[in-house]
Amino acid sequence: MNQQKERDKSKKRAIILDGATTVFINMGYELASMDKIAETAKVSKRTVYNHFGSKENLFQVIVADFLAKRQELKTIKYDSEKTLEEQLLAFINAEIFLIDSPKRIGLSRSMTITFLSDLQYARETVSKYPPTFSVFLDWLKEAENDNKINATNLLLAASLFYSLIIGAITWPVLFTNGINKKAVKPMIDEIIAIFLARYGNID
Amino acid sequence: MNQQKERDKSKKRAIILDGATTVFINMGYELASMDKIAETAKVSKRTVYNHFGSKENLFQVIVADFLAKRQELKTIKYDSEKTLEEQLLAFINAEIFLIDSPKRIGLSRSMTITFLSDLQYARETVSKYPPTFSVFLDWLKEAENDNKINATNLLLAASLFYSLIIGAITWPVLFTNGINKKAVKPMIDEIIAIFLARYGNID
DNA sequence: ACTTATTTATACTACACGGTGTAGTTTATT
DNA sequence: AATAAACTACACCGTGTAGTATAAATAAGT
Repeated sequence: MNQQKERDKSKKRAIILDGATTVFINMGYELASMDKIAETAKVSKRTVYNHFGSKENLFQVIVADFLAKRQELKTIKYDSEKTLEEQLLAFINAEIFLIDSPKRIGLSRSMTITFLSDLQYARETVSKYPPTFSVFLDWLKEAENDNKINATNLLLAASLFYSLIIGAITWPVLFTNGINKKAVKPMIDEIIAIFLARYGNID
Repeated sequence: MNQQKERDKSKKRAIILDGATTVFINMGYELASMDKIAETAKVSKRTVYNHFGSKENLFQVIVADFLAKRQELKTIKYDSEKTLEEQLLAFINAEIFLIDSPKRIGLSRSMTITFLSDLQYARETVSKYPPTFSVFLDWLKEAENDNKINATNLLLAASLFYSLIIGAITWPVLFTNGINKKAVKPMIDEIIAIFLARYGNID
């Protein structure tokens, strides 16, 4: 066989993904054109299509990468040496990290738009990336075993903790141009205080 | 002058708004076409344009109507005769009402999408319709005067109450096809319990 | 140096859609 | 019945854009 080795396409692929991400962030899915993406990535439009086949697929690859990267961050273990406050803060900070750069906010925003426009796609995609609070739920169980937390329904407690974060931080940030860390600080402290007022074990 | 009286266009206008609302709900702003709207309303496309001028304006009129209707609902007064629980429930129910029909959910969804796509338009529009929790803030003040609530920062308390509602109820509903009242009940009770655990005055 | 996978540049197709112009029809008012 | 406002039907224009075709250029592996 005089078949040549397959050449490495990963570099062009990364360049295209980079440019496409920028365009999707700045214009959203609908208004982003493939011409604009090719131009931004400094690549011919044909190459974009050779790599990704369609606009829809290109976007979905970007979203999948983003969500996959998110998942790597989720390793917070219960530690009886640390206070509940600082551990809860770690969970909140993990969520804040996800919306802490213009790039991540923009991507979250575009993603939210397409999810709202296509609930089926949203469900399929999200189901591949388990909810963040499953890690928190494990943490809660251990904290309860350690007699530091007291809740009749841990799942409910966990989901309300994340409700607080989403409602107070994640959701508002989608509508602004970035997170104001100073302004958010008292909000964070209060979230922790509220949670412990209800679920903290007073011995 | 032999100028005739101006005829009543409100009926056609209502018919168009009705059809347009249906289309916007089902397809979202981008995918909704003016041809489809005209067809759905059983009206000629020209008439749609004669009434509303442009697609953008048509949508904005619908959003403005929706938000205006929302505002009419916001009259809950503090009542020292009632328990805090039932009054807090009233505030939660007021929010639930806003997402309680497929029509209102769909409209909220489309609205959210366009808001996320155009933050400037979002800010301008929302600023015309004051935040729901200003009524709640007033309620809180009176409850505090009545020695039933104890909070160092009422604004923070109010906004976290709404964070709970948004994070636990409003936001999830946007991604589903309706609210499951049975499933939401324990969530509601817990929201009230959390709030009172932190801010309820224990005499 | 030769081969071949990959990329580029550019022109093109197909089509959807927002918006307009117009001639003729319907309908409420006098 | 006369009149004019409101509406319809429909053709039409311009534009934006996803995706394709193709021939020439480039760059990597042997």
